[in-house]
Amino acid sequence: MKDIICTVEHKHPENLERVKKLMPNEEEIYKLSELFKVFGDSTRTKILSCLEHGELCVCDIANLCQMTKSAVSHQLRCLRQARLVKPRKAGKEVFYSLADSHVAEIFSLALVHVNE
Amino acid sequence: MKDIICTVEHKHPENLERVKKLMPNEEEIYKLSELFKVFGDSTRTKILSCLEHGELCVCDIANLCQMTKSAVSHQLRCLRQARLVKPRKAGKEVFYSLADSHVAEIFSLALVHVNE
DNA sequence: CAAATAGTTGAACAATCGTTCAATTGTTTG
DNA sequence: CAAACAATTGAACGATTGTTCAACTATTTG
Repeated sequence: MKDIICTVEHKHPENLERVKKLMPNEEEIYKLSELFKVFGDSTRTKILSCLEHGELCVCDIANLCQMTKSAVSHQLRCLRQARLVKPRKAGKEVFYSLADSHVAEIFSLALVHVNE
Repeated sequence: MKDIICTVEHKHPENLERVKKLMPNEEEIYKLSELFKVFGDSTRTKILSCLEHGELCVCDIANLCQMTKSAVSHQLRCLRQARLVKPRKAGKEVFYSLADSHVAEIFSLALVHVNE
Protein backbone atom coordinates (compact mmCIF):
# COMPACT_ATOMS: atom_id res chain seq x y z
CA MET A 1 0.00 0.00 0.00
CA LYS A 2 1.14 3.51 -0.80
CA ASP A 3 2.87 5.03 2.18
CA ILE A 4 1.47 8.26 3.52
CA ILE A 5 2.66 10.76 6.08
CA CYS A 6 -0.12 10.15 8.56
CA THR A 7 -3.73 9.10 8.80
CA VAL A 8 -6.24 11.90 8.55
CA GLU A 9 -7.43 11.55 12.12
CA HIS A 10 -4.32 11.10 14.23
CA LYS A 11 -4.63 10.50 17.92
CA HIS A 12 -2.44 13.18 19.47
CA PRO A 13 -3.31 16.56 17.92
CA GLU A 14 -2.44 18.36 21.15
CA ASN A 15 1.12 17.04 20.94
CA LEU A 16 1.46 18.18 17.36
CA GLU A 17 0.43 21.73 18.15
CA ARG A 18 2.56 22.00 21.25
CA VAL A 19 5.73 20.56 19.75
CA LYS A 20 5.33 22.47 16.49
CA LYS A 21 5.65 25.71 18.46
CA LEU A 22 8.68 24.57 20.42
CA MET A 23 10.77 23.17 17.57
CA PRO A 24 13.65 25.23 16.15
CA ASN A 25 12.90 26.63 12.72
CA GLU A 26 13.81 24.88 9.48
CA GLU A 27 16.91 26.97 8.87
CA GLU A 28 18.38 26.36 12.30
CA ILE A 29 17.81 22.63 11.96
CA TYR A 30 19.46 22.65 8.56
CA LYS A 31 22.47 24.57 9.81
CA LEU A 32 22.79 22.20 12.76
CA SER A 33 22.80 19.15 10.55
CA GLU A 34 25.28 20.75 8.15
CA LEU A 35 27.64 21.34 11.07
CA PHE A 36 27.32 17.75 12.29
CA LYS A 37 27.78 16.45 8.75
CA VAL A 38 31.21 18.06 8.79
CA PHE A 39 32.05 16.33 12.07
CA GLY A 40 30.63 13.07 10.79
CA ASP A 41 33.61 11.80 8.86
CA SER A 42 36.39 9.98 10.63
CA THR A 43 39.17 11.66 8.66
CA ARG A 44 37.82 15.11 9.47
CA THR A 45 37.30 14.10 13.09
CA LYS A 46 40.90 12.97 13.15
CA ILE A 47 42.14 16.22 11.64
CA LEU A 48 40.25 18.20 14.25
CA SER A 49 41.67 15.97 16.97
CA CYS A 50 45.20 16.81 15.85
CA LEU A 51 44.47 20.50 15.82
CA GLU A 52 43.14 20.47 19.37
CA HIS A 53 46.76 20.49 20.48
CA GLY A 54 47.94 23.49 18.54
CA GLU A 55 48.41 24.59 14.95
CA LEU A 56 49.91 22.28 12.35
CA CYS A 57 50.91 22.56 8.70
CA VAL A 58 49.14 20.50 6.05
CA CYS A 59 52.09 18.20 5.69
CA ASP A 60 52.15 17.33 9.39
CA ILE A 61 48.40 16.76 9.45
CA ALA A 62 48.78 14.39 6.52
CA ASN A 63 51.48 12.56 8.38
CA LEU A 64 49.52 12.28 11.63
CA CYS A 65 46.36 11.16 9.86
CA GLN A 66 48.13 8.89 7.38
CA MET A 67 46.49 10.57 4.43
CA THR A 68 47.79 12.16 1.25
CA LYS A 69 48.24 15.91 1.29
CA SER A 70 45.61 16.17 -1.40
CA ALA A 71 42.96 14.40 0.65
CA VAL A 72 43.84 16.49 3.67
CA SER A 73 43.63 19.68 1.65
CA HIS A 74 40.18 18.76 0.38
CA GLN A 75 38.95 18.11 3.89
CA LEU A 76 40.54 21.27 5.27
CA ARG A 77 38.59 23.21 2.68
CA CYS A 78 35.44 21.62 4.02
CA LEU A 79 36.40 22.46 7.60
CA ARG A 80 37.33 26.01 6.60
CA GLN A 81 33.95 26.57 4.98
CA ALA A 82 32.25 25.37 8.15
CA ARG A 83 34.38 27.92 10.05
CA LEU A 84 35.87 25.18 12.18
CA VAL A 85 39.52 25.79 11.29
CA LYS A 86 41.47 28.84 10.17
CA PRO A 87 44.64 29.05 8.07
CA ARG A 88 47.79 31.06 8.69
CA LYS A 89 50.17 31.33 5.80
CA ALA A 90 53.89 31.29 6.52
CA GLY A 91 56.10 31.11 3.45
CA LYS A 92 55.45 27.93 1.53
CA GLU A 93 53.53 26.40 4.40
CA VAL A 94 50.00 26.93 5.65
CA PHE A 95 49.35 26.35 9.33
CA TYR A 96 45.86 25.41 10.43
CA SER A 97 44.29 25.79 13.85
CA LEU A 98 40.84 25.46 15.38
CA ALA A 99 38.69 28.51 14.69
CA ASP A 100 37.19 28.69 18.15
CA SER A 101 36.69 26.74 21.35
CA HIS A 102 33.37 25.19 20.33
CA VAL A 103 34.93 22.24 18.57
CA ALA A 104 36.75 21.02 21.65
CA GLU A 105 33.66 21.54 23.79
CA ILE A 106 31.37 19.61 21.46
CA PHE A 107 33.96 16.84 21.15
CA SER A 108 34.37 16.34 24.87
CA LEU A 109 30.62 16.23 25.36
CA ALA A 110 30.26 13.67 22.57
CA LEU A 111 33.10 11.60 24.05
CA VAL A 112 31.07 11.22 27.23
CA HIS A 113 28.27 9.72 25.20
CA VAL A 114 30.31 7.24 23.17
CA ASN A 115 32.28 6.09 26.21
CA GLU A 116 29.25 5.05 28.22
CA MET B 1 53.27 13.97 -9.82
CA LYS B 2 52.13 11.12 -7.63
CA ASP B 3 50.76 12.44 -4.39
CA ILE B 4 52.41 11.22 -1.22
CA ILE B 5 51.59 11.55 2.44
CA CYS B 6 54.60 13.70 3.28
CA THR B 7 58.12 14.43 2.18
CA VAL B 8 60.75 12.30 3.79
CA GLU B 9 62.32 15.16 5.69
CA HIS B 10 59.46 17.15 7.13
CA LYS B 11 60.16 20.26 9.12
CA HIS B 12 58.27 19.74 12.37
CA PRO B 13 59.15 16.32 13.78
CA GLU B 14 58.74 17.58 17.35
CA ASN B 15 55.12 18.48 16.65
CA LEU B 16 54.46 15.06 15.19
CA GLU B 17 55.75 13.26 18.26
CA ARG B 18 54.01 15.54 20.72
CA VAL B 19 50.60 15.49 19.03
CA LYS B 20 50.73 11.77 18.28
CA LYS B 21 50.82 11.12 22.02
CA LEU B 22 47.95 13.50 22.80
CA MET B 23 45.50 12.38 20.14
CA PRO B 24 42.58 10.09 21.05
CA ASN B 25 42.99 6.55 19.79
CA GLU B 26 41.63 5.30 16.47
CA GLU B 27 38.61 3.64 17.99
CA GLU B 28 37.49 6.69 19.93
CA ILE B 29 37.82 8.86 16.85
CA TYR B 30 35.83 6.36 14.83
CA LYS B 31 33.06 6.21 17.44
CA LEU B 32 32.96 9.99 17.63
CA SER B 33 32.55 10.35 13.89
CA GLU B 34 29.90 7.62 13.81
CA LEU B 35 27.91 9.54 16.40
CA PHE B 36 28.19 12.81 14.48
CA LYS B 37 27.27 11.04 11.26
CA VAL B 38 23.95 10.18 12.86
CA PHE B 39 23.40 13.82 13.80
CA GLY B 40 24.51 14.93 10.37
CA ASP B 41 21.28 14.49 8.47
CA SER B 42 18.60 17.17 8.57
CA THR B 43 15.71 14.72 8.85
CA ARG B 44 17.31 12.97 11.82
CA THR B 45 18.18 16.32 13.37
CA LYS B 46 14.56 17.30 12.96
CA ILE B 47 13.32 14.08 14.55
CA LEU B 48 15.59 14.64 17.53
CA SER B 49 14.38 18.23 17.79
CA CYS B 50 10.78 17.03 18.08
CA LEU B 51 11.69 14.53 20.74
CA GLU B 52 13.42 17.14 22.87
CA HIS B 53 9.95 18.15 24.03
CA GLY B 54 8.69 14.76 25.14
CA GLU B 55 7.89 11.39 23.67
CA LEU B 56 6.00 11.04 20.40
CA CYS B 57 4.60 8.18 18.35
CA VAL B 58 5.96 7.45 14.87
CA CYS B 59 2.87 8.85 13.25
CA ASP B 60 3.20 12.20 15.00
CA ILE B 61 6.90 12.43 14.21
CA ALA B 62 6.08 11.81 10.56
CA ASN B 63 3.51 14.56 10.69
CA LEU B 64 5.81 17.07 12.38
CA CYS B 65 8.70 16.32 10.05
CA GLN B 66 6.54 16.04 6.93
CA MET B 67 7.96 12.64 6.07
CA THR B 68 6.38 9.28 5.34
CA LYS B 69 6.11 6.83 8.21
CA SER B 70 8.45 4.51 6.37
CA ALA B 71 11.20 7.09 6.09
CA VAL B 72 10.77 8.02 9.74
CA SER B 73 10.91 4.39 10.77
CA HIS B 74 14.15 3.86 8.88
CA GLN B 75 15.72 6.85 10.55
CA LEU B 76 14.44 5.90 14.00
CA ARG B 77 16.19 2.59 13.54
CA CYS B 78 19.39 4.46 12.88
CA LEU B 79 18.87 6.63 15.96
CA ARG B 80 18.01 3.60 18.07
CA GLN B 81 21.22 1.84 17.05
CA ALA B 82 23.19 4.91 18.05
CA ARG B 83 21.42 4.75 21.44
CA LEU B 84 20.04 8.25 20.93
CA VAL B 85 16.35 7.37 21.20
CA LYS B 86 14.44 4.63 22.97
CA PRO B 87 11.06 3.08 22.11
CA ARG B 88 8.08 2.39 24.37
CA LYS B 89 5.41 0.17 22.93
CA ALA B 90 1.78 0.93 23.81
CA GLY B 91 -0.78 -1.11 21.91
CA LYS B 92 -0.47 -0.49 18.22
CA GLU B 93 1.68 2.55 18.73
CA VAL B 94 5.36 2.97 19.54
CA PHE B 95 6.39 6.06 21.42
CA TYR B 96 9.93 7.31 21.06
CA SER B 97 11.89 9.55 23.40
CA LEU B 98 15.47 10.73 23.77
CA ALA B 99 17.68 8.09 25.36
CA ASP B 100 19.57 10.51 27.60
CA SER B 101 20.33 14.18 28.15
CA HIS B 102 23.45 14.25 25.96
CA VAL B 103 21.56 14.95 22.78
CA ALA B 104 20.02 18.16 24.08
CA GLU B 105 23.36 19.27 25.51
CA ILE B 106 25.28 18.68 22.31
CA PHE B 107 22.55 20.39 20.30
CA SER B 108 22.52 23.54 22.40
CA LEU B 109 26.29 23.79 22.21
CA ALA B 110 26.21 23.38 18.45
CA LEU B 111 23.47 25.99 18.15
CA VAL B 112 25.80 28.53 19.72
CA HIS B 113 28.28 27.86 16.96
CA VAL B 114 25.89 28.07 14.00
CA ASN B 115 24.22 31.21 15.35
CA GLU B 116 27.41 33.24 15.53
C1' DC C 1 -12.24 -13.70 12.20
C1' DA C 2 -11.86 -9.88 8.90
C1' DA C 3 -10.83 -5.10 8.40
C1' DA C 4 -8.26 -1.24 9.85
C1' DT C 5 -4.36 0.89 11.67
C1' DA C 6 0.69 1.47 13.45
C1' DG C 7 4.90 0.36 12.52
C1' DT C 8 8.84 -2.27 10.37
C1' DT C 9 11.54 -4.11 6.70
C1' DG C 10 14.22 -5.11 2.28
C1' DA C 11 15.24 -4.03 -2.43
C1' DA C 12 16.11 -0.57 -5.73
C1' DC C 13 17.30 3.84 -7.29
C1' DA C 14 19.21 8.42 -7.26
C1' DA C 15 22.07 11.55 -5.03
C1' DT C 16 25.89 12.70 -2.21
C1' DC C 17 30.53 12.17 -0.75
C1' DG C 18 35.65 11.05 -0.08
C1' DT C 19 39.68 9.65 -2.26
C1' DT C 20 42.83 9.40 -6.04
C1' DC C 21 45.23 11.24 -9.81
C1' DA C 22 47.22 14.75 -12.49
C1' DA C 23 47.83 19.35 -13.23
C1' DT C 24 48.54 23.89 -11.30
C1' DT C 25 49.72 27.94 -8.17
C1' DG C 26 52.80 30.18 -5.21
C1' DT C 27 57.01 30.55 -2.53
C1' DT C 28 61.74 29.74 -1.51
C1' DT C 29 66.48 28.86 -2.68
C1' DG C 30 70.60 27.42 -5.19
C1' DC D 1 65.58 31.82 -13.56
C1' DA D 2 65.11 26.94 -12.81
C1' DA D 3 64.39 23.40 -9.48
C1' DA D 4 62.20 21.92 -5.34
C1' DC D 5 58.60 21.92 -2.31
C1' DA D 6 53.92 23.10 0.02
C1' DA D 7 49.48 23.32 -0.93
C1' DT D 8 45.30 23.67 -3.80
C1' DT D 9 42.15 22.29 -7.35
C1' DG D 10 38.99 19.79 -10.68
C1' DA D 11 37.55 15.60 -12.79
C1' DA D 12 36.54 10.86 -12.27
C1' DC D 13 35.49 6.81 -9.82
C1' DG D 14 33.62 3.86 -6.34
C1' DA D 15 31.25 3.63 -2.08
C1' DT D 16 27.84 5.10 1.01
C1' DT D 17 23.35 6.79 2.09
C1' DG D 18 18.30 8.40 2.26
C1' DT D 19 13.98 7.86 0.23
C1' DT D 20 10.43 5.37 -2.10
C1' DC D 21 7.69 1.47 -2.89
C1' DA D 22 5.59 -2.72 -1.73
C1' DA D 23 5.11 -6.30 1.29
C1' DC D 24 4.90 -7.72 5.84
C1' DT D 25 3.99 -8.17 11.21
C1' DA D 26 1.36 -6.99 15.12
C1' DT D 27 -2.38 -5.12 17.56
C1' DT D 28 -7.00 -3.50 18.10
C1' DT D 29 -11.89 -3.44 17.09
C1' DG D 30 -16.35 -4.25 14.78
